Amino acid sequence: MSRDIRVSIIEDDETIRQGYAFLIGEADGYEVVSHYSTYDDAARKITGDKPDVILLDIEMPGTNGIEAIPKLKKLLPQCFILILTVYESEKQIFNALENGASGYLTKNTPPSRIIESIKEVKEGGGPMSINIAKLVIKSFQKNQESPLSKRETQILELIRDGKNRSQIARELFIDLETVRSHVKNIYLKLDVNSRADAIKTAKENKLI
Amino acid sequence: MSRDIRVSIIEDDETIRQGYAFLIGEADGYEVVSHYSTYDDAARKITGDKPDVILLDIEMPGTNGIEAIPKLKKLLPQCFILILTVYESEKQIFNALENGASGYLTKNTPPSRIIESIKEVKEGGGPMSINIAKLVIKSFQKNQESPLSKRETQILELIRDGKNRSQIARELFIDLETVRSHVKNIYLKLDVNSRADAIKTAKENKLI
DNA sequence: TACTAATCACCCTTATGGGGTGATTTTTTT
DNA sequence: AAAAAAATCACCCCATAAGGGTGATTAGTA
Repeated sequence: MSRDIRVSIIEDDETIRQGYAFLIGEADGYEVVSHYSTYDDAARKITGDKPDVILLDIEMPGTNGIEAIPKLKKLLPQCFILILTVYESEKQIFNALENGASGYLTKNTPPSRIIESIKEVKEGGGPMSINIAKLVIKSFQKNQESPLSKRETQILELIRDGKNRSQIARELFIDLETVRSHVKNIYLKLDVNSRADAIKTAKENKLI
Repeated sequence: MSRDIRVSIIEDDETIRQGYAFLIGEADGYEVVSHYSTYDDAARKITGDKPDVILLDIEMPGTNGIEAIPKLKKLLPQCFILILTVYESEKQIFNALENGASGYLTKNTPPSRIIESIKEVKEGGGPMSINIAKLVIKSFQKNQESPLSKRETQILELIRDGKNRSQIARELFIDLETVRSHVKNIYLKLDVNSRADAIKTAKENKLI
């Protein structure tokens, strides 16, 4: 059987930190190699700890968790980062994932699930709590009752991709003027008068 | 206590379909109200079944599962759709989620987890198997070793949003010429010479 | 039948996008 | 402290793309 999973914890709340450290340290197959109260604290020493997984809090004094992610990834490229936070802010979640977090759990997650998630993340899974998964799924979903027709949606997506009118015309095998016509209708429907505004409005309403 | 969760199954494999029907029907709190072998089969009658959750297979003769999602959503707007498939194709998953699927499980998911997921989805959760979650998370992650500088990445994101040079300049409080300069460097680094190509290349390499 | 979607046409003007070249200042890394 | 990288600004050029206005045809659908 393989060696223990080395876990490091970065969490500013003393009580919570000690709690996690105890909890995870007790579990079979896990070793808490270090715990820090802030990222700035951890920065200097954590490379020496060689953790496999870092439990990271978002709300912290100094460098916050989100900013800390890419820095930690740079210090420990092989290390997985599991976010543990109280908030379920959509923007924060996506930011964390974009920055390189491998999983995202809320603090109300039962201890057993947290332990399990550490193993999941180590083995290449991507653990998240139900509510987070829900947000993520929602972020994928397009608005079902779009005011835009199929063709218009298609053209707006090409505009979003930075394509210009003639590129779009070529790609869809239609005339340049037809593209213009569609774009005008898109602008009318979305009540905008520029590509940027159309993209912005469309994204806000999940039309694309 | 509340009434049973009404489940409908659309799956072309007779054995699997019967298996699921039995499995879920046996479970406490669940009722299988109908099962169909294809979407085209289901289309005419499923509205009458009033399911809360539809278990949907992707690989099917006739209208495939992905195409079926928006149609089902139109027939039963309040109904949740849970995808059950053998493949874990990234594109397929995102397509399904974009089209309105509420969850995504692979067929090797243990029956108990499937039953649990049906309840999760009914209660507004977004169940997915570990591997799917991993793919989804990966899709969010940016390439850590981007050739682009922070500023360049930032500007390329604004370009992706359809902003033009002066809009970008205004937004970042820098000169128009500075924006041009950055854009030129972006083009150099990505070896492209148009906005569209830059966006395309950047997305392919998860730079934005 | 009337409405929407999708297609194409021609008028107009401005500003944008992209190429070339070079320099200065600030920040970061060594 | 020195070197490298990032960020800033400047001025040359020109083709064309973008957006506004107005209108028409065809096909499909409610």
